[in-house]
Amino acid sequence: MDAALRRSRRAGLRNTAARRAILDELARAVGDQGHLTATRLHHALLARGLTVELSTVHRVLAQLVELGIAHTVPVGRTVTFGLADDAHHHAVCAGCGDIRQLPAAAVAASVAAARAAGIEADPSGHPTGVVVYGRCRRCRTTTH
Amino acid sequence: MDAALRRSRRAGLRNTAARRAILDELARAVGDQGHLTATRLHHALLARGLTVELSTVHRVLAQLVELGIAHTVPVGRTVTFGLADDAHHHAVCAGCGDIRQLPAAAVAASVAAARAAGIEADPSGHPTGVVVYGRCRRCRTTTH
DNA sequence: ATGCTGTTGCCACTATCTTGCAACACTAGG
DNA sequence: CCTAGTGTTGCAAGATAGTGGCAACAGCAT
Repeated sequence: MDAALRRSRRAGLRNTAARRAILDELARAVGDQGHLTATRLHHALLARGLTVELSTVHRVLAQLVELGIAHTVPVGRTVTFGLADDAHHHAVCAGCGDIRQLPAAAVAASVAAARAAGIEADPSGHPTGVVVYGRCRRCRTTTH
Repeated sequence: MDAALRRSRRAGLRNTAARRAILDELARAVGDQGHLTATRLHHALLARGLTVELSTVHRVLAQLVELGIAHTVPVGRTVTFGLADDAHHHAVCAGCGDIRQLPAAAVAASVAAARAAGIEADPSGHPTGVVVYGRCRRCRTTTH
């Protein structure tokens, strides 16, 4: 997380309280599910007594994604954010939104196929990656 | 498309003008890009002189997805819909939203990895599938 | 200490999707 | 062909998420 701050500094971003708070929150989320929506992250900050505007959260997250420090995973009709610590990809339960990680090696063939189709999924840092949408066991058994 | 109608009928859905119009519009889109947002589909209907409420479009699309007749691909912060005619998957340009198709075989390893992680990506019909997010050539060259 | 410039808060606003409800229209059955 | 039953729709209000302008503020290099 500190590395992320240095990296953003190098890119010309300033070390502000808001940015620190957001990076810290993303780092905490790793323990949980690994990903947060902007709104949820905002709530988490407020719950910790940190006053940051929601619009600021959006702006900072956009910057972090742009730099490749954070990455996004679309879930339903929102977007979740996570630290782009590794070259991992994601499997998402379309029912509950749960996100699991997939090793890069496992998705190599998909990335290659996308490249063949003209979509480059690895220009380091941009909002890219492989997402497998499916259902976790619980969501497969309960409710239809 | 007619098959889709029969299939929806079998599921207990009625053959209404709105449903026909929406299925037809989805079928037309295949020629273009293959996918539409709910709003765009709505506009297209209006342009053709068909009066269908936007809320109806959403409701019908949700039913079609539920039945596996249509499938969804999250793009940015919206969702696009397409006919689930084949077992194909998708590559999306995060820049312009362009969608290309990927053969099922190419993503098999990703699906297997997701399954190993507890996410089943193939319970026939549900909003599932593999999406590779990346950048098309044009979006890679113009503006960073 | 100071100035330049990135950053934030505030707030109004847009876009997208959802929901309740009453009227309507498919379908099957008679 | 008519009718009852239930799925569907239009309408309108509202919820949710994200955006953009602008003035005040705050890093950071000098």
